Amino acid sequence: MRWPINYAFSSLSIHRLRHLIRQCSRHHSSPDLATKLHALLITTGLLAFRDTFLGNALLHLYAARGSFTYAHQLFDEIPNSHKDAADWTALMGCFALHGIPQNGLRLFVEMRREGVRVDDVALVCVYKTCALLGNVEFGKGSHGFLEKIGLSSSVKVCNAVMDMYVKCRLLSEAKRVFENMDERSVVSWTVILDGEVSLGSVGSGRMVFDVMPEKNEVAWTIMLVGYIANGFTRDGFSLLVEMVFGCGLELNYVTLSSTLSACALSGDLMMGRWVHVYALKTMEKKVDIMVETALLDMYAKCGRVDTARKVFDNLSIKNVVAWNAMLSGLAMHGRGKAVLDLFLHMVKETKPDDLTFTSLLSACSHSGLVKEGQYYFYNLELLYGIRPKIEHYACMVDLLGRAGHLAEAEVLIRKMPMPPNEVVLGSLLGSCSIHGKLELGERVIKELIQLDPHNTEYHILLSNMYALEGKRDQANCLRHVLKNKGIRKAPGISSIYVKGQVHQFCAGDKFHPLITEVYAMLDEMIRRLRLVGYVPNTASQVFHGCDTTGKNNTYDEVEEIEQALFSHSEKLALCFGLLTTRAGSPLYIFKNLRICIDCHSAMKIASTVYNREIVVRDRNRFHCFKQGSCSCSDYW
DNA sequence: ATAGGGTTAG
Repeated sequence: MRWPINYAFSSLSIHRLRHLIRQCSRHHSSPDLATKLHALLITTGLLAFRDTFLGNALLHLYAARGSFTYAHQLFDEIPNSHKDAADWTALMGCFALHGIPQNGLRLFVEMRREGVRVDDVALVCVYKTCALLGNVEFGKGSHGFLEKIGLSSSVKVCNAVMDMYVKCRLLSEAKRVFENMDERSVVSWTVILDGEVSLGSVGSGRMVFDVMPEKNEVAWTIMLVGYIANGFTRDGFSLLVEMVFGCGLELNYVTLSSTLSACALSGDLMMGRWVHVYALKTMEKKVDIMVETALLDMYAKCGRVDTARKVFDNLSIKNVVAWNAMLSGLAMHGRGKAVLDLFLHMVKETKPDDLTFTSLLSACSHSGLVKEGQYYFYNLELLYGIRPKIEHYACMVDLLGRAGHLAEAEVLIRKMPMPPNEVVLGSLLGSCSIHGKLELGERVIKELIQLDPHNTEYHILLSNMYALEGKRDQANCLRHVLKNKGIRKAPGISSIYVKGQVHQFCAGDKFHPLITEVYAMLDEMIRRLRLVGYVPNTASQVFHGCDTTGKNNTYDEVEEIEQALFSHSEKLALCFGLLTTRAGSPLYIFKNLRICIDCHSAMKIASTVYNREIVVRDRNRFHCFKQGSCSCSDYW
């Protein structure tokens, strides 16, 4: 749109200008243009003519394309008598778009106070805002209000209400609204599909998918992402084939990037690669920046950090999101030095944001770069104008704690301008466990239980600390507390991709079709590992039976603990990989929890004994085992 | 007199 500015300058009629502004709102013109037009209106004095609705038009332009600060300013400049529902809604939507929905809700309250007539579009916007905030209170109390203003049967309003319930994880409430609707659109069905897939199960989602009277690419994407994110590769792939080759649907950038995120989540490299090829074929060198970044992220989270780097190096434009994705990928892989190095390149081209520093600090933490981490943390505000958020404090507590500076970590927590959350305290507890600081650990867990009473991990950490100190009574006691509360440890599950098929194992698995062979391999592996010095780490484990008589684990108990250690899901996945893949090829294993100490040392030795590169992604990061050592340098 | 604001995949 190069012509409008000149056109406007040559013909300053209000009519033309208003038309011009509307054109700008509609077309995806640059935010810059809004600024130029605004300046033009001020310098010509035209903005003073309130009756012409120029201000309103400009408000809509800024709300749609520009910054919310200016939109807000313009909104305030227009007298309330000249504002109608559309103006209020525009600003509310603008707040939602810019991640400050709480302002939107405040605006709605003000709008009601001003006595502006609320219509369906305004309500859709309010429910969207509630969905973003996870605030269901407003919606719950609004049914009477909807009836009163005659909007209780508006399909669009009902869709927004259902979406709010789904986003607030109240599927049954959403379904209740759905049942009561006289008329349902494709969006109504899609919202329920989304709810069923993300809150119910993929299977029940599929039932909705199959009975939908009409489905568009949104529904297909929801179903596809549901399959991939939950590890149902085969079902996901056949759906994709049906979508592309059966229905002839083209995958747009949203479908591509959300599919890639799902691949990253479940570690589905095969599907990720398919999407990469598809994107290259259909987009002819002009792959969308969002898709490219999602590709980068997918490769990094599937353990291919070097491929991720190649994608990154080939990016035509590198925005802050792309830089952050690359930094966090390297950080996850424990490449602390590479992160610091890349950051220095980044600041020459792009202004870093808060996420950049979360990656940077976590990289320092994972690599034990205490000095460097402290330098960036203490200069965040001074050099980069970023006020430290709780995430940054959490990284620093982790960094200091892991390095053994527990007192310093605790001082930092007490000095934080916000109360510590479970991430901060959890990482302090983790450090207590590494460094055997039992007294501090006991204090920290008391605070943690207040914050998150149902978390099992903290109890287990402390219980293992007691066990290490030989305090078996306390350790058992803690486990009994958990048992009595009916809290169970989340089961450890490891998966491994072999020949395009995902294989899942749980601890002590009995269900895998090749489980007999896997256990035979496990016996053989343990024997070979012992020969080169592997000693099962039984000290940190507590016998799970109810015996509280002896001070130390008896011989039989030790044996039982050993067996439990050996059948950890990651060891089973490893043995399956060793059995079914070519000698010397690398193995990629994904675990839903953190890898345990014993498995970590077993993997190191196995990487030498079997001459394999073993990459394990746990809940926090990657461990790349090669020739007897791990990329994390045992610092995790 | 008048357009403008909005719901489902990220």
